[in-house]
Amino acid sequence: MINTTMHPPEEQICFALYSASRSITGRYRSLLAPLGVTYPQYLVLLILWETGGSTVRRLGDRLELDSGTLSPLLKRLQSLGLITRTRSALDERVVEVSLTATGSQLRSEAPHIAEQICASTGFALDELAELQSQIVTLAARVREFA
Amino acid sequence: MINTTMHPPEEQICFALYSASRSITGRYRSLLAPLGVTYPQYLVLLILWETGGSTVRRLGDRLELDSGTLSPLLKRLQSLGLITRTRSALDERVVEVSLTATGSQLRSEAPHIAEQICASTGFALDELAELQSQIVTLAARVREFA
DNA sequence: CACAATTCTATTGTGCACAATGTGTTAGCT
DNA sequence: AGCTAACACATTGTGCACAATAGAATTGTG
Repeated sequence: MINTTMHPPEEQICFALYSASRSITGRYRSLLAPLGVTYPQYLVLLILWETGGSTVRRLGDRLELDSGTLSPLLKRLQSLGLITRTRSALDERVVEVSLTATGSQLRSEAPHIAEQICASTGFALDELAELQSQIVTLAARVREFA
Repeated sequence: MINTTMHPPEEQICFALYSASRSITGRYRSLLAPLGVTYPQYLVLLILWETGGSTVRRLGDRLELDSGTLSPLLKRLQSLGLITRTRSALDERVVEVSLTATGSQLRSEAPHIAEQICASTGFALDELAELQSQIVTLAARVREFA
């Protein structure tokens, strides 16, 4: 008898991660709708709020996204009036990304979004930290085979 | 002083899930490339290999995907010659999805893919099971606010 | 200094995801 | 039967993701 033990998707941790990620993105969709931005756009804004400015390269390093994803995303943030994109004078290859006044102000309208989601999980903060640590470790090991 | 405690993406469990999901999908991309299917397509095949056949509705229920995602995906599986799609005779609304001979045979060429990924995480099987359980619980609670 | 290799971004093409809408079908109610 | 609501699926439009490619700028090397 051939081994045909193939677990259904619902029993696999890969599907759990895939599904959980989409569930969380959906929750962000609701919470971010008043601000008019998507979750990936919000991630970019988080970095800009922290650093004041960045480059496409550094954004891609931190979010693990390539220019094929970031270029159009940043154009949309620009057309929303939230950021500016300018070629660096020192190195004409790099594009500097900065917040506009509107983009900076948006920070105060977007507080506690992550906190709301964490609260709705019903997990304690230390449980979430432990869970996150394991997920990060898992992802790092999976990525080693790239 | 205004509270401006806004954690960077890398410290948030939401980003960890988002990032881990993409890392795993990337690993599947490599492993599934020889079969010519994507990870979401592979999830559909897993269900069909288990059940022998299904409908768009039931596939969507199990994978939490809507017809806007599944319809074109199933068309691609059909054009690959892996499935057939036929209107049910009893209820003309539903579309029955079945494996072709080629689609069935693909099962034997796709073994141990999940096992390979689980192995590369370095976690023991019981650790993965515990982690999966927590992720599923977390996602379910987040989804309650939809 | 030439010039090859590398770096950084943008573009193209494919395939998800999902909201919103449309179409045909069935079921429920009177 | 007639009519309304609910259902199943498809389509349209927007926005990620990512591979592959291209193009311009910089760096490293002889």
